[in-house]
Amino acid sequence: MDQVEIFKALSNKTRLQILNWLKSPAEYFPEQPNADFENVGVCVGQIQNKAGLSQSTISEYLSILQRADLVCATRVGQWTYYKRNHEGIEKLSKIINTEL
Amino acid sequence: MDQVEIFKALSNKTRLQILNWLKSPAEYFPEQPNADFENVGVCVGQIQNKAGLSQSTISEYLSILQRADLVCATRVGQWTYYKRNHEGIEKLSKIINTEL
DNA sequence: TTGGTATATCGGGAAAAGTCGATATACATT
DNA sequence: AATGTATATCGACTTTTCCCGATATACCAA
Repeated sequence: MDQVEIFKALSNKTRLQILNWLKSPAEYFPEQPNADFENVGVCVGQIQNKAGLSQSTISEYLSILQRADLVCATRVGQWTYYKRNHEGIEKLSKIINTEL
Repeated sequence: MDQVEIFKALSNKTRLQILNWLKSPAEYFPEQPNADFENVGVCVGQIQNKAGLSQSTISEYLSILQRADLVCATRVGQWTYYKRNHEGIEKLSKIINTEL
């Protein structure tokens, strides 16, 4: 993953918020039936409700974050759950400390 | 400084390169008369030569980096020297590790 | 003061990102 | 099979970013 693409992914207020919300799903989202926040993450619809942007926009934002390895997705039935990608975030931290 | 603006400043290959070149000026730039790399940094013209983009573009890029507190400028005579802003970069590192 | 050099700012055209509504796809239920 | 729900993708429009050349500003030297 190109460093530029990672920083572009982070260059948007809503995407930064999403990343932050996903740090403490239970704090920011109402409970989800049949899906554990810690396990799979939060589904697109919940994130969309919270962000207040259109469904298509949020879906695209999540895939931008995913391409940057900042979140990862799990499909379960008709839902896609997103959670933080700790490896990718850790890698970014290393980039900042060594390559920047 | 808004986090988004910091990440925007980093969302460009040339700007990332500049930041990297400024880590080891002696390695990337020819010697400068009357100005110590460590002290004041590297002047705009040298950065422009190395980057191969227009003077106006580089001048703007440097001010974008400056607004994000990633570099700082010192004017000496007709030259403006830019160097890394260690405080700002350190602050970014903290943001990544705590707020992201 | 005139001219020369270094940098900054301005105005603009092309490319990319932000964002939407509409549509497609995938899955579940009846 | 038909309908309903969740998400992804598409097409379009607006705003922002990229990058340039031209011009302005600041400083220096003769």
